[in-house]
Amino acid sequence: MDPRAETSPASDRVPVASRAVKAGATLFRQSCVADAIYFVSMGSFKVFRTAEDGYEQVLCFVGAAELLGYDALCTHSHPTEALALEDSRVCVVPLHELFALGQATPAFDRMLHLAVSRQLTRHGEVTDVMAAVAAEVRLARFLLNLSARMQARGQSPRRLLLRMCRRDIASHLGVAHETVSRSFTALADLGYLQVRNREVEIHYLPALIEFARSTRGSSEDLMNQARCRASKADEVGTAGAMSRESEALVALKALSKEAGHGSFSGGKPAARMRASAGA
Amino acid sequence: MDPRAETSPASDRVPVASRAVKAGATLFRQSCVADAIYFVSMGSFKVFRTAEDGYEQVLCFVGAAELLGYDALCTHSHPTEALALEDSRVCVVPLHELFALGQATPAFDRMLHLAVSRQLTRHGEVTDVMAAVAAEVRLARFLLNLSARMQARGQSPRRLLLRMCRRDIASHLGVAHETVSRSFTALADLGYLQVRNREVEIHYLPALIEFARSTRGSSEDLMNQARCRASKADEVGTAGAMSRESEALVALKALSKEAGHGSFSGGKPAARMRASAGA
DNA sequence: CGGTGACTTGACCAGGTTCAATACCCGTGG
DNA sequence: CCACGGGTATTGAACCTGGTCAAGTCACCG
Repeated sequence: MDPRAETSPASDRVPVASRAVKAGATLFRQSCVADAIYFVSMGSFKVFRTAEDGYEQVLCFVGAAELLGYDALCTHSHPTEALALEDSRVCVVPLHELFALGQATPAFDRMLHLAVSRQLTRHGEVTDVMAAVAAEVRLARFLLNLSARMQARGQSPRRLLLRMCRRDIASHLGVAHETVSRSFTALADLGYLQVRNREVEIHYLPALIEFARSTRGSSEDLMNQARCRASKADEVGTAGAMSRESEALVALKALSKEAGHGSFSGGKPAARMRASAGA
Repeated sequence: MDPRAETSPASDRVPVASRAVKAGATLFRQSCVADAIYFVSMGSFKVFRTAEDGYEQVLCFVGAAELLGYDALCTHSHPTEALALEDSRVCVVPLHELFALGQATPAFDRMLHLAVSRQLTRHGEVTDVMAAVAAEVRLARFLLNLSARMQARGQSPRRLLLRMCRRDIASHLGVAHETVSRSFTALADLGYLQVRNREVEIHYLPALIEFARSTRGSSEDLMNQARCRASKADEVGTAGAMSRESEALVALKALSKEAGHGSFSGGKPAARMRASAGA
């Protein structure tokens, strides 16, 4: 199921090259001929597109165990650009070997399909994030996405180290970067998390999840409800940080279970939109 | 390259069932176990997700020659729901046969990968659409997407019959459905197109493309520039509708060429975002 | 004919973009 | 060591687009 678990065996069996990419380096450029697809084995990338006027739209961030450059398969030219946000490492699968590899190694083919499927699922989540109404909700969903991916990777879902700058986040969320700053402080003021530059510590995860669930509603109502939850959390919190933490873990586990598997695909609040009136 | 061109041969060679889906019928439901993936051979679907509060987020619209339900592969449960917007027909590939089929029929495997890749590319375009600043630009990009897909399918890129209601478009674009209405009339007032209920006729395609290119800029400036282009178009237009039309075709052809292939992936304005300042 | 749903249009308010100024972090070089 | 500069982040203020609410039209249908 988990591609990461399989990449190593696969790369043992077949001659795939591993390649290091330094922070800030470009893995492949927009509209260049594609000669390979990549599995991220370490680090993280931002995938974006640059318009003629120079503005760049960040499509997604990809981390370890994820696929990169697959969308170039159909055109043999990369519709996007991938840039390493930190020192990273990727497995390179040359295109001219791809199909042969799939035929020769069924396990590889299967793994590839699963990885792509997961990537497709992730894109649905990205849409969810961008579909949220309020800017704070978008940011909250984005952070929860990261958090869940961290957890799926066996790391702490509460301490996040953002590899990307505010501007990139802003582009990804579809808001101005000033708004990202404001939303960060808003979420911090609510007591959900603490921000120190690119370090984010989520304090009370269930409340953040509940907050991210919000669909529309003037952010005034939103913030009021949020404040209520926050004060409730405080009561518990003063009682003991320990109980608060365990509560978060329980909620998170429930969420994961709800999602159907260990990862987080679809487990996230499941998007919302302003346009479509319910029922 | 074109999956559609291959589905017939593939479905000849392998025992895939064809299934009719009536307008309004659901192909598969959210969070139900997935037992197959589908190729749309006729008609169109909307793919969406329903939140607990009943609001539905439209992720994308898929038409003939496209893939459906592939994202369920990794979880074996559909993260989304697909509903036929018109009487449609799909090829059904049962999951338990999928990998065997790919191994037995390399052409099928190859076709599948290409189709998925194209789907992934399309998701990038969707992001582009939602990333646009002004509502009218979003709508313009959406229409251009449709137009290009129509053309790739050999139909007229200037006459569109929208299969979905305003509300669905709104959800997909991330705006209120009232705004969709307003944007339609705005684009019509600019002389770019004509709207009669769900019939849309694009009058001057190059101008619409230029309009969709717009990144930020208060919609006031936008509309002014647009008006200039519109009046210029009128001059040409009064000179002769014929020359105007040919101009549109030339521009479109140039666009397709720029995109690298007959379809439209990445050929579209290539998104834009408010957040990231250029350079 | 009343009812329902899709679509359009108008008016108002608020959230977010924009512009501008400041603070911060960090590597470079005086 | 501190000054300097560039990139990054935060904060403030003002304008404006688009969301929301509300009314009204049109088409279809029981």
